[in-house]
Amino acid sequence: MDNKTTITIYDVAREAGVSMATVSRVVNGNPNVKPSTRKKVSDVIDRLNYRPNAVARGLASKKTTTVGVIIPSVTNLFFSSLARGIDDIATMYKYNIILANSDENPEKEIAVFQTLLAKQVDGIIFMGYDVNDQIRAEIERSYTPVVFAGTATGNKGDFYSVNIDDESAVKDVALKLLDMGAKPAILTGPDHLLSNAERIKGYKAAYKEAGKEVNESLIMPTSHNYKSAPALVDELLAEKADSVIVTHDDMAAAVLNEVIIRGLKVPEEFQVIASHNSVMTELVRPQLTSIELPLYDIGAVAMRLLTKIMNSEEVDEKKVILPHKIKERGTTRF
Amino acid sequence: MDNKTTITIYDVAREAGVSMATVSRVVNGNPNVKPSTRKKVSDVIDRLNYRPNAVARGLASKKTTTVGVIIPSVTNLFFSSLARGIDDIATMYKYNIILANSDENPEKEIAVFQTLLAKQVDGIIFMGYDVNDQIRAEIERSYTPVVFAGTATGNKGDFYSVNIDDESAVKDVALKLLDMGAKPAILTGPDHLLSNAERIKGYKAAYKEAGKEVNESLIMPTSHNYKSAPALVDELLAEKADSVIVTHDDMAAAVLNEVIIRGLKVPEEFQVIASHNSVMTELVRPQLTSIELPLYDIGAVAMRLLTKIMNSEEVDEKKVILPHKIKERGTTRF
DNA sequence: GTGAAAGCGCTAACAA
DNA sequence: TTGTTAGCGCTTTCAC
Repeated sequence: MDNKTTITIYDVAREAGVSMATVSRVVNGNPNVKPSTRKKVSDVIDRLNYRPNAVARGLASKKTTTVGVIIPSVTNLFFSSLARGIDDIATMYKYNIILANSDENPEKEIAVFQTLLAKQVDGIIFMGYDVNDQIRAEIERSYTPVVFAGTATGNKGDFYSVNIDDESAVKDVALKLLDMGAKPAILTGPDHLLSNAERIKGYKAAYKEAGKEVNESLIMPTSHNYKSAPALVDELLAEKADSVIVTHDDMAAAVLNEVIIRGLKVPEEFQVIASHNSVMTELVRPQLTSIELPLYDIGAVAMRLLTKIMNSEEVDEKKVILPHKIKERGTTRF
Repeated sequence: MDNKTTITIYDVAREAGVSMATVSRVVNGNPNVKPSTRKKVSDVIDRLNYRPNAVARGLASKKTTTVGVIIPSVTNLFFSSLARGIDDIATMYKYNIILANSDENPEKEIAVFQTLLAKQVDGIIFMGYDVNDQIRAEIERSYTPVVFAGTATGNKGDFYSVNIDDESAVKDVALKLLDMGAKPAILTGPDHLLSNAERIKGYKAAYKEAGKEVNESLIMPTSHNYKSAPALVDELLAEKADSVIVTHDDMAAAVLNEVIIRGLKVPEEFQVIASHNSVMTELVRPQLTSIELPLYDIGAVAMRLLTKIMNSEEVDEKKVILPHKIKERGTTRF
């Protein structure tokens, strides 16, 4: 029974001697079907190798059981880890994922957002480094639920979001360094992006709590291209920093290598802290001490939250903050 | 004009005083529309903020402009790099991507394949380490075009595929090692998977070409968990290997570290070659010599190929092989 | 427990 | 150049 012509619910109905409505019921597990007819229909479905057309179903029911996922880039391990959590939970709840790369480009972000809406996704998970006014406006005018995952939303609007507290994560490690008398610098991405701004806030808060003056030139917002590590380390050393918190693991590894090349002993003379506890931190020598984030969980919880919203279930809190830890390894003297 | 009620092509038609057909024409860029009416309709579209429903369009036209992508795991940098190439080209041709993780699990592979068909994707790109008989059967009975990307297909069926020649890539580096009198081992993933089997074939071919006997215990198919590196290096050394080709970069880095811990000088006393030239190879010390693969391109070319098939365009070759290179760094004496 | 029938929002002949 | 009219394959009342 393997015809080129697509076989429809109507074919099954005819073959089974019932109406399409009945076929629809058994396909959708509706209990109001006599066991015997259910069996009869099921048999025909198997025999004809019938597969419901999800597009037609989507048009009729106004639900596509697919959610859109906007990601800066799939090749970014931070976000792809979230994506993994998202997809696992999505699969669990029978949703599929339309994945769209945004390249951290505001225009692309809103373009893919619109495409996703056109495809009638039931919900959207947004990942990025920031939420600009344009995208915020798009989200607010649409009626499709959106949850932010691993994305700093600041106080820009009343969004659903799942994230860790970047500010206090940085504050925690900075304080550890400060408490042992060190003079930590911070290396982040561009500070016009919310997520980096929050980390810098945490950095400053730590200095304040330690009762020390912040040296602004120890705050180094930059691109995350690790090729620039040599120059950055020069700056770091010129400013007499003896430790650094790096918000990107590849960069942290590159910085570590540069520091060692310059003859400094790590962690005795210089300490380095990475931020995502990626494999890189374990494979580099000495192994990098790092902030440890529940990346997979952020994605998983975000997707779970989205399913609740899509089903109009009760949601306790719109913003959920997951806990972070510190993984101590060989680049600090904790 | 921001109503909760979805606005349809019919609303636009009414407001603009034309038929739905005309609206459809301007939306789809059909040239057979008088410029003045086109403008009139466009204005209404803007005013009403009308967005065509892709699901309805898909049902009516039998084209969804979305392609399915089956990937072992998004967090695997090898495959996510391909995915990036796929998505970029897909976007260029106005396709969206439904991304599905398969976990290298045969059951999941066929399950997601079926789901993708149910969603009426216009084509599918399959990535994996192997193509088993089940999935092959599924593909052959379906009429949806499938292209394999970065996946060894062997001689199992007449599929479309884009890949590099794993066999000769390994052969090339093995030969380089052999030619300088070294005794290389090979560390791959499980050899029941085609991709690993091909690499082992290349390894053996190199020995043969060098006129040397292969020592089977130098062929080490194993899991790719780098935690097992210590034990593996013990074996390597027990077998008197003085160099190793590792088909997974994290593992290569772990092996490198282990070798160094044991007091061996790299590359003087022991050489290591990685396989994907990932960032890891550059951030580890000494930097890893590696096979260099055009990952992004594999994905991009595969997607381009798929667009051709979907448009019934002429395709010159069903299997395209992209060239690989060798990136020499500090872990070899080339 | 089951069927009839009206859409869902759009495309694609076919007419005009 | 524009409009009319069938569907696309399914869900979903509403009857029976």
